[in-house]
Amino acid sequence: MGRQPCCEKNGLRRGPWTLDEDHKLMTFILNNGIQCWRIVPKLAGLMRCGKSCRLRWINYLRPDLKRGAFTEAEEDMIIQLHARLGNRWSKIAAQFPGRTDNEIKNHWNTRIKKKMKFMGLDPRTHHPIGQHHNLDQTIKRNHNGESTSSHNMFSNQMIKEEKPENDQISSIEDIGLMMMSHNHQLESLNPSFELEFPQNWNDISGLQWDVFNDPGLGFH
DNA sequence: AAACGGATCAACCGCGTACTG
DNA sequence: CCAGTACGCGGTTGATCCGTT
Repeated sequence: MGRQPCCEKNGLRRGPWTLDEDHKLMTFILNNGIQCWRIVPKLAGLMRCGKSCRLRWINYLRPDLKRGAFTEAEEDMIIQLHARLGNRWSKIAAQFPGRTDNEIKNHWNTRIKKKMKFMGLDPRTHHPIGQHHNLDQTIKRNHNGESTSSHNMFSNQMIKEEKPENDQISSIEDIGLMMMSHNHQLESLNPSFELEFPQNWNDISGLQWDVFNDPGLGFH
């Protein structure tokens, strides 16, 4: 025979933890440490399964947890680690004392992915969105002698390729493409220009594509 | 003030691996 | 070595919050 079953599923509580449950689990672990999660709820007087207790401790109750928003430096590091490791959240979290894999995973899915799309980057590959087919076509079509830098050739061609039928901005990807084009145009006018991102989708949704192709307009 | 929709995040689910007898 | 289970991980869900209409 192998190990004993994890827990009796019948009669166990599920859903959000109460203050009382948190207190019981916290007190028990601080006094006894963690040997076996299966027996923790029994000894701590909790109607939860060991798995649930483990998750609650790791993600919420651990005293060494660092709470609060992620800093710019942390976000940059997450992006770099994700480029190397992929979705191995526990490996990534190991580089951030006080942060949990769940926290980093949530932050990635809700914020960083969007930020990368704003920057015109594919969050899965970390490469520019649509790079391959657009670059190939760009190189062919610019044999007519236009004097543009390679990244302007790239972004301007993307705008032509990706512009929607109704001219209306309708997705994060749309914004990413336009931001790239707009950024490159402003850079060419003013080398010290730094791209800023809009704070809110509502700041920009519903705008027309042509607004972003006017280099005289500052964005945000 | 109410309804709605999007964002956030805690918690659950299911699977692969490690472990035990 | 095998069967059966605990553990850990990544993906997903759903409750709640918050801003907008």
